[in-house]
Amino acid sequence: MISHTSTHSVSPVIPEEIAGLRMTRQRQEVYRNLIEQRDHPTANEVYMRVKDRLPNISLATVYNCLEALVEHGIIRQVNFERESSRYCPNLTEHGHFHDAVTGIIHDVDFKPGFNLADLVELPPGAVIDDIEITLRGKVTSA
Amino acid sequence: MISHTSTHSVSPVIPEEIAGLRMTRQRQEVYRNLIEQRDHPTANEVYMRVKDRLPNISLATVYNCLEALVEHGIIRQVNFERESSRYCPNLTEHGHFHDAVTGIIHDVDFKPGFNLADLVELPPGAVIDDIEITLRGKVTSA
DNA sequence: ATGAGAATAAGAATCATTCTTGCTTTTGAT
DNA sequence: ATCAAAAGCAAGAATGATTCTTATTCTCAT
Repeated sequence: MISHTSTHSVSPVIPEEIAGLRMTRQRQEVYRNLIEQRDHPTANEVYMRVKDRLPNISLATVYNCLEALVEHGIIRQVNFERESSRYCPNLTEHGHFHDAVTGIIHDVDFKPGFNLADLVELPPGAVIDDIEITLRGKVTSA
Repeated sequence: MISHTSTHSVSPVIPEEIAGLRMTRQRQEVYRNLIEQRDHPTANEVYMRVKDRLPNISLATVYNCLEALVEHGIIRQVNFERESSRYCPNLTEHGHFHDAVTGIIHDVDFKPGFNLADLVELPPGAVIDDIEITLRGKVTSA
C-alpha cells in the first residue's frame, strides 16, 4: 500500500473555471501555488515558484493572474505596511499575526461571537463592510 | 473683547525639542500642520500645505521630517492598502475607520476592557506587540 | 475554418519613497 | 566670539513595486 507523508505529494487539480473566471494554464499554476504552499507570497515569489512549471511566464502575467483571482474573490490580497502585496487563499474572515522574529505570517481566526462593533467607538451611524486586523509580535516557544 | 470661533485661530507654539528631537523650523511646521488639521494627510499633502509658511521646503525634507517625527514616537505613520502613507498625531492606541463614500478616515478608540487576545485564535505562545485595526464602511447619516 | 474578444509576454512608464550630493545651519567645545 | 564637527536641508537622481502598452497568441462561438 502507498502512504503519503506529505499532504501535497500530488498537485491538486484546478477546475477549468472558478467563480466565473476561466482558469487558464497561468492562472491555474498561480492559484495552485497559493493553495499548495499556504504561506503569503508576494507576486515576485509566486513568479519565481511558478517558473518551474511555466518557464515562459512573465511577472506581468503573474500580476494579471493575481489581480483576476482577487477580483473574482478566489484569493485575497493583503498588505503589510508598505511592503509588497501578499496573496492569501484563505477566504474565511481572519486576521494576520506577523512574527517579528521569523517573518512568518500566521492567519488568525476570529473566535465565535467576535463582533468588532462592540469593541471600538465607531463614528455614529457607521456600518462596517470590511475588517482588517494585523498583529505583530513574537512567538515564545518556551 | 476678542472671541475665538476656531480652535485653531492661533497656531500652537511648538517647543524647541520634543522627545529628544530638535525641532527645526521645518519639523515644527510639519508637526504643527498635523496637529492643527487632525486629518490623515499624505507626505505630499503636508508638503502642499506647509509651503504657505515655508515656500522653499522640499518634498524630500517633508519626508525626512515625517520620518524623524515617527522615529521619535511623536506622530504615527499609517498605511491603508497600497496607498501613500498617511500620518497621524494621535498617539493613543486606536484603529481607523475608512469611510468608503467620503474617503474620510476616522480614528476609532478601543472601548475599555478591549483585549484582542481574547477575540482571536493566536498561535500558541504568541505575544502581541502591536495591533493594527482598519475598518472600511459607510456612515449613514439617517 | 474564422473572426472577435480574451490572455499573454516583454518591456516601457508611473509613482511613492529613498538616496546622494553639495551647501547651510547649529552645536559644543575652546 | 570662533571654529570644527555634526546635523539638517534642497534638489534631483535612483529605486522598486506595480501598472500600462503593444504586439502576438489563444479560445470559443459561429
